[in-house]
Amino acid sequence: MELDKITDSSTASRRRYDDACGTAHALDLVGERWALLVIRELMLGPKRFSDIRADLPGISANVLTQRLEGLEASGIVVRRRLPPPASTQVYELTDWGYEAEPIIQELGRWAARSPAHDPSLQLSGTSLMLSFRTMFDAARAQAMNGTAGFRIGNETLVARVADGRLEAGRGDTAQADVVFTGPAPAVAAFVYGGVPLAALEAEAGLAVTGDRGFAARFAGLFNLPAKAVVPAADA
Amino acid sequence: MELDKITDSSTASRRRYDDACGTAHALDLVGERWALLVIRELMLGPKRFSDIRADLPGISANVLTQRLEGLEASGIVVRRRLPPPASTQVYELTDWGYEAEPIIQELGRWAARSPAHDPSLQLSGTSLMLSFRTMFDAARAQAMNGTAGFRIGNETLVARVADGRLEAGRGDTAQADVVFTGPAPAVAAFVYGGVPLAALEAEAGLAVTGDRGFAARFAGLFNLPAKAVVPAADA
DNA sequence: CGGCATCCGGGAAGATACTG
DNA sequence: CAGTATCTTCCCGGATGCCG
Repeated sequence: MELDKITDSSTASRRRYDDACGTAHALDLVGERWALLVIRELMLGPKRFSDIRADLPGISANVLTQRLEGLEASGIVVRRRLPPPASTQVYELTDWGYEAEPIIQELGRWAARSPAHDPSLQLSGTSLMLSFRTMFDAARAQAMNGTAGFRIGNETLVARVADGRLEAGRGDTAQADVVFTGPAPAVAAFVYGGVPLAALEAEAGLAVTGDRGFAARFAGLFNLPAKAVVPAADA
Repeated sequence: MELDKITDSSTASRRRYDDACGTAHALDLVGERWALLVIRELMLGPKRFSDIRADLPGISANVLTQRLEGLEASGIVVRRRLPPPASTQVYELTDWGYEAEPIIQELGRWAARSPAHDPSLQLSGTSLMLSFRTMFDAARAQAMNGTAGFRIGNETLVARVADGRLEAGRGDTAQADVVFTGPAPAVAAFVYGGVPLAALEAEAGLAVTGDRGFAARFAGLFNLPAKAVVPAADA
């Protein structure tokens, strides 16, 4: 039928918040399901379609396509073709897209206090690095220098501490003082959960090489906020 | 049929991100449509069902019911019955719920740079106060004291500047140095858009009483971030 | 195989009407 | 005023298939 024309020409897209508030507009841009997690996965640099998908367990290909199209149309993501040798396509955040990191950090910081948070689920290498950036306590890192390396799935990542600051992102683990190889949740259990390395090596498939003393001091730089106390739900 | 049992007992709720990342868990909590805007409307204090609904243009009653139920189950919102005289029911954020304000602020700060942002749409009084909190520039307020009052719809709000700090929330406009009466977007056009008061009084239904010099200095305390420069979408 | 387009089933959101 | 009931519409998720 030609009824579709009617909805087209009517006041506006019905699935949008017609609200001048910046928060509402942000939700117009990144409020759809998966959108912010796609941005999260691009936060450390460009990625291919399949790599994004591999790190977002549960997203289907068509939804990822739709999200990337939408984010590109909004000016948050650009699609680039790599130079001839590796002629594949990658997606990358625009400068403005990278500026969304504080949103991701505040969401994570707040949700870490949720009584329902389960830290044992799947975790991507990117998420781990971003959690380090979020939970880093600069005051504890004053007199500390060194680099931790991570081999998680196919990617290699580094977190470098120097001058009381932290740089966490992709990088070569060759120069690292300590290198963790294994699943990201195991690393998180060590850093945030205080689980001993020995236990994780025995049961969680984690391998650690290098300076284990530095590993312990590195873990001491981060801590999760306390759980929120919440009134009992009396249904 | 009894097929529903199968989906019930399967791995988990299908509509959730099974991801240990705090950001993903936050989206499990407040990622559904309207959820964050409901929280925003409660950010200045308890509200009744109908008042929330009135300030969220477009939300339907059943969706608001579902969101409030979900937020209550998550420990973000509590339902309270007011003391006998006014025996109505209100919804209020828990302490942890109030801690979500930085999320709302970062979303707003980021989206204000969006090329597609349209500040002429509907705006609630609550949104206006929260935008003041977000965009306040403490450095410019050093030697300034005073209170601006706002009468927007049914509610009265105040923004008080003192000691280089801003307090914006509900309050009595009786002591204010200047009082704005009219639609919130008109106030926003004055504060953020630099539109002259005379024009807004003539055309936007705004009424201003009191110290107009203070009004001008008050407006100077806030400014929107510059628009992001974004690559042209070459479809 | 990577990057989509297409079709389908289930479920969430939107609009309206109705009830205590 | 504070929701509930119902119906429609649209989005999400999964499977399949095309195309370079």
